[in-house]
Amino acid sequence: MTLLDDLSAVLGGAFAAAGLDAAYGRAARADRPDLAQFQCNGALAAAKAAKQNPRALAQSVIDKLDAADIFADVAIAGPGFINLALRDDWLAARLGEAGPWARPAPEKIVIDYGGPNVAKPLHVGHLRAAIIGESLKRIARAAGDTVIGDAHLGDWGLQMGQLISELELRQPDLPYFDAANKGPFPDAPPITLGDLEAMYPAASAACKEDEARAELAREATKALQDGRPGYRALWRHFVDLSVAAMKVDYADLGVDFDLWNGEADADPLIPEIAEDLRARGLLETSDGADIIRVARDSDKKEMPPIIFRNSRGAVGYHATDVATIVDRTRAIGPDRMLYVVDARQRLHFEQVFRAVDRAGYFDEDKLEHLWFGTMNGKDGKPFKTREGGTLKLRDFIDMVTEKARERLVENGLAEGYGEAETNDIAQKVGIAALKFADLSNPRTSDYIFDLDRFTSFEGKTGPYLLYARARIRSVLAKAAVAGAGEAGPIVIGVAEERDLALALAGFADAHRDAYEKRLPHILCDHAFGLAQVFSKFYAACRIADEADETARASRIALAELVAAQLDQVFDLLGLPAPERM
RNA sequence: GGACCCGUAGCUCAGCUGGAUAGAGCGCUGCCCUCCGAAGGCAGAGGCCAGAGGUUCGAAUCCUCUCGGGUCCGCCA
Repeated sequence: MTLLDDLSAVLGGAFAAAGLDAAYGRAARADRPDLAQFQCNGALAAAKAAKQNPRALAQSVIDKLDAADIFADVAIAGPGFINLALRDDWLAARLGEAGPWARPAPEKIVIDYGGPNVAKPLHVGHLRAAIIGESLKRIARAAGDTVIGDAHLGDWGLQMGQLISELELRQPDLPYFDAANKGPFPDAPPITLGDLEAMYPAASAACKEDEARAELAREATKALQDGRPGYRALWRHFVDLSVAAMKVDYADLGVDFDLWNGEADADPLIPEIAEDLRARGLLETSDGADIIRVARDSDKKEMPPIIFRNSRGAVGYHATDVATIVDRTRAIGPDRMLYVVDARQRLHFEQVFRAVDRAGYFDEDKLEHLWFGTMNGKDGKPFKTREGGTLKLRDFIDMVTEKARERLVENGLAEGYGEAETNDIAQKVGIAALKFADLSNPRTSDYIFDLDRFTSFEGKTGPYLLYARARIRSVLAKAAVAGAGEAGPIVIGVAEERDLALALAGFADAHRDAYEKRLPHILCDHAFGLAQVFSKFYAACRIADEADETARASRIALAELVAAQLDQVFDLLGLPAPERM
């Protein structure tokens, strides 16, 4: 139970005792911190429904409220708000159990948040899915869910045919291109990762310009999917080369997948799914392609059918996404599947979800497309580097790390740490800066990628949080060395201590809110608010060298709780944290 | 053309299941290290919440329309 849950339950009891729906007792943080800590607006809503005077109704609820041990102050204000303030002792006693929210009925969930394409290096456009998905995975796990993260590579579409045909044009004598050759083929790849990454844009451009070239790619795609041994062997090399490089970048970002499956892994299921759909009349042939109709009478918009197999028999990502859902259902048996993919895929996922629901493979209510806005530059157009290209994730990580190192040197800290630790700190600060900058914006709406913002270390940033944590650790370490005593019972004396306690007590609510709305930025706000309140507390109160023993023990306890909670939130957000910086 | 997303401080954005004086960071002005870490703290200026109607005791929040920006709309993914 979160703090707001508990307060709502108490207030709900009073509403019920007054003959009203307990749901009106919902408590919330006060909009006016100068007037109250918490508020309940239920009397206004209840009065409207019952056509009664809201203030009188609020009074009748308060009369039933039996919670003198919880509230120090209960008052009616304005048109009928119930304003509340907690007793300091009740609040202090509660802090010991300020852990994350526990979901009453945990589920098994698959979250799909990678989607990188084979042969294309990760770039900043992959940041959002990776960072948001990783955080949502951790948030759900902390709530009690069993969560399986899948990278879900783009490894089965036309781009594979483009690559294979490109290499065939460049090096036709390789054994992979002899249609009669059934293998075995060499274990070592015929090209390097660099070759592969250079081939992709060349092949893509060539197919765009030249219809005959595009036809080669389509033929190669079909042959690959039909199982031509040389193509399959080559495809395996391409995937292995790419995945090895991706794993390094994802690891540096602190992003970790349980599964490295791809579209191709679901491919073997496609014939039987097609047969099943065909037998039940769900798969139709139209203009030579096999389609599944997903339109509904209630639709206000055009809902085009899924192209399950195109007119030349190759499958695209609609079919592999349907097959992947079937595959996961069999292999994992999840209650729910989440997709962290950008907003441009909204129609696609709606089609796929409808199709699997129609086929009875999976309930569409348990499939969620957690979309995020397209990433633009400061000019509002799709982000490009100054040279007009995409910014590779690798280069971006290096850039942010370098900024962090500069800042360490500026502050005169670098020489105190030694080279290895300086490098480690710079990397962690840089990663935390870029991840927090991304996560602290909500998922939805278009997204402006601003390098200055990502490399800023002041204000509402990752480094601000890391700094707060490092400072607390430092103070606690000094207190320990000085024999300043141990943590003791929390005694709230001044406003800064009370504000800090209230912030700490809000963790489970923030976690729950972030979980239910699938919005990590709510936890970012919580962490920032906590760090901010701690900084005010730190500026106002002595801790390790406080003369009064009771206050000192209490403040050490508060500081320890803040440090521990920051660690918990960092874990939920996937932020790295150096011990000192 | 249709559907969807969006328009809040100079900038980037919170707040949107209706409630009290619309918040944060950056930027700007001015303060605070003989005192546990100044990547910090304090104070200040800065808003017809795109516009117009409507519902309501009450609208940034709900409904309608207009204007402006973005995305998507059967064989690429």
